Amino acid sequence: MRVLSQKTKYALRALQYLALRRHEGPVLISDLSEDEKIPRKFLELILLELKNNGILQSKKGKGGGYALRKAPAEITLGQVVRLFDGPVALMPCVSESAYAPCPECHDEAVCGTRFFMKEVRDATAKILDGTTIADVLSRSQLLESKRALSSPATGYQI
Amino acid sequence: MRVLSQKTKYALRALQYLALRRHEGPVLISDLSEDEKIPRKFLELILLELKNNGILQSKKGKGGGYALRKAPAEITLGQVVRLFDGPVALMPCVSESAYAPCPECHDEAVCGTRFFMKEVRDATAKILDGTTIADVLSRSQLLESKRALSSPATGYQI
DNA sequence: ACAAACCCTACTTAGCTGATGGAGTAAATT
DNA sequence: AATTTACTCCATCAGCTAAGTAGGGTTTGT
Repeated sequence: MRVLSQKTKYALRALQYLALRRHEGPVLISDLSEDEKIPRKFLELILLELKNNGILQSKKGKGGGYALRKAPAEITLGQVVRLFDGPVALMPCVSESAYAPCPECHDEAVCGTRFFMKEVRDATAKILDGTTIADVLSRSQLLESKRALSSPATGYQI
Repeated sequence: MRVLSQKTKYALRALQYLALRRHEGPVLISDLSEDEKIPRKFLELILLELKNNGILQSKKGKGGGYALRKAPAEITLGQVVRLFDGPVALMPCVSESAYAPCPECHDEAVCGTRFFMKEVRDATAKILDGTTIADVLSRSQLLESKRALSSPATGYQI
């Protein structure tokens, strides 16, 4: 199927970055761009779209920059994915956020394919809408601490 | 995200069509094309690809046509989707059929995003690889019989 | 030989993705 | 008020893919 777009992947990285620094005041686009290796102008578009959708806030001029508007635990993967990659469903006729009938389906109530595609959509949405940026960060920490235990030489040991 | 391609949707329709007629000898491309409203030349490409992947068989010349090579219960949605739309995973780093590392991920064992994208992949693959053309057809019949019960005027009542 | 029917290669068109460039606007500092 | 710092907006571009079209070529049955 199709893979997540670069925009979505960059957006997720940017959100994690901002979440980690959310008590340090506004973050500059250029800092984020350099640290995360995201093309500067492309990143601008992404942050702007996140702002226009209420996920980020920005401040212009000296001392300005970007910051989270919502708490990391209130930003779901589903929101971000839908914003940049559109509906989660594999067929428009099973989409909740962007329903559209299939052009040649004479009766979708009876379509067997639709039934299973709806199961896929529901399973996917359950995960994406049930996982937040906070979950992603804590999962990363958990994975790091586990790895530190199994190979103590890395210097991450607790 | 991305929706299933027309090719995949046409392929699924064609397979159901062939499954329903699997005891009636080879089916002509032109019959399938007309009955299912699939552009003739486009359908040729699709059937050919299904044949080259061992799902269909064909016979040339007069009296020829297409037929299933495998039983309907041995053709999964996952096979068809992967054939025409590529891997099921949302990121290459969680794909089983087409693994590739993410270019800028310094350590994927510790990537929180990857963890949840793998959950999505597994949930999706479980459904798509666990559902066959036979399942789709019997689900259609079940839905039809249910609808007939609730609205007897349609003429489908059992 | 002839016609039926699948096989193969190439092409076209439109739309999207990822990215870039440059001018505009707002805020803080001097 | 001028200057600097940063975000904002608009326009453009190259490359790619999906969907479909075109036109022969090859095989088979009668």
